[in-house]
Amino acid sequence: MGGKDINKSTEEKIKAAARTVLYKKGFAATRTRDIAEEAGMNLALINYYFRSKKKLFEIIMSETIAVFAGKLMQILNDQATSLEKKIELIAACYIDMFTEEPEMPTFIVSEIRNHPEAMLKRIPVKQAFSQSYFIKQFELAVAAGKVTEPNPFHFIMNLLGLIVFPFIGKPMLMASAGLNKTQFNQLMQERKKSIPIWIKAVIKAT
Amino acid sequence: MGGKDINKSTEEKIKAAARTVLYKKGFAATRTRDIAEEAGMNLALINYYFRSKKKLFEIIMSETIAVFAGKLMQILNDQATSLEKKIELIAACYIDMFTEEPEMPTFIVSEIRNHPEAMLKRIPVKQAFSQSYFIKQFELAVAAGKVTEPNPFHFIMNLLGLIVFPFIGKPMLMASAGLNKTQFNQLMQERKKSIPIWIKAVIKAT
DNA sequence: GTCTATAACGTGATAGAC
DNA sequence: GTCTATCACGTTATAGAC
Repeated sequence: MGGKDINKSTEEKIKAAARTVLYKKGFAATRTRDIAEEAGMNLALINYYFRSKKKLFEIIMSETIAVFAGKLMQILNDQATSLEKKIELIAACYIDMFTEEPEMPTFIVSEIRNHPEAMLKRIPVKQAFSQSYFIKQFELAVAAGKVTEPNPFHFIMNLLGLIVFPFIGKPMLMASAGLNKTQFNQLMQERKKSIPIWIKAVIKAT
Repeated sequence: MGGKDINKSTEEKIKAAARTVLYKKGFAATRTRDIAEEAGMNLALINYYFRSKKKLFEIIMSETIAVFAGKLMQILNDQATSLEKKIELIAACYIDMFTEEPEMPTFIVSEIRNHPEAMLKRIPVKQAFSQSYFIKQFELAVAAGKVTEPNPFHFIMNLLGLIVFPFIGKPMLMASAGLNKTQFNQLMQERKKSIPIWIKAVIKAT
């Protein structure tokens, strides 16, 4: 099983390298050679372990969406947390995730554009969202008059927009404000606290 | 000059086709053959008029950024409009722009990721923003105690996030809410009015 | 499992006729 | 200016030695 362990290890090395390169350059712009070089391995091993560039990409893509959407659904469906707490948890969770993997959001939106089937088939997004515990809580809050914007779709767009957009627009924003990486990350940390406050203002302002 | 007119026309046809295909697929994934087919013209004409795929791309990219950033700067620098009016104008302008060109925002963020030099060189974003009339107005509002979030950078991130993110996340959002194109556009139109209201709530909530 | 060498293919670009 | 035919190159993928 020493052999097995080494196999597993090289396979994981290739996947990790693929993730790094694909996140940064996207499917069409990355060459299998880039992945092999990043992994410090021979080009032929990629086809040996993953059959093709496309198969490897689909694995990375699937796992990425699973992490991204899974974490969101997990928080939205937690019956032990309030609506307010859910907002805080989502902001903190995604700001940490994207601070560690800054290329992930742009990778997701770019590749979903180029391969819409790849995600629509994989996850029953619609049911997962409309049947979530969050929706029940939100409707209750609307009925109780605590929320003046009654559309949960606007709510989730606004929340995700406030969280995700700075990471997607990072190059533009950093350039226009003259920020370095540390300053940018500092600002994102501040947003963990301010986004929940803003969202509460937003859902009462309509 | 009949000849000249025809030339101009084919050149413009190629540019229009290139814009369509590039917006949808990005630089790396589009083939010059795709552009030729979209334009209903011969492959060789692309090189005849634009020398190379890259040159053609750079023209499209430049014009796109010029339109996108130019419109924003124009509104931010207008000395005749109040801060509140500027928010309304920006929301209305970009929601209309992206409703007509839905692939534009994702094109911009994807290609800036892949060619960061291409934009950073082209426009002095930093000075344009920090020296804009908007910044003066914003600082005045802060000094007058009208705005409790004193960081204009957060302000612009939030505004752009609320406007742009729904268009970037469109495939995900449409799938998770089960919307068709008309319903989506309807929601975006609603946001022309609600975003300014939300932003006012946001800048007073911190 | 890992390497080298190479096949098979797609794509950007051009030469040259019209 | 526009077309057809083709070159030149880079890239994915595989065959076969080790």
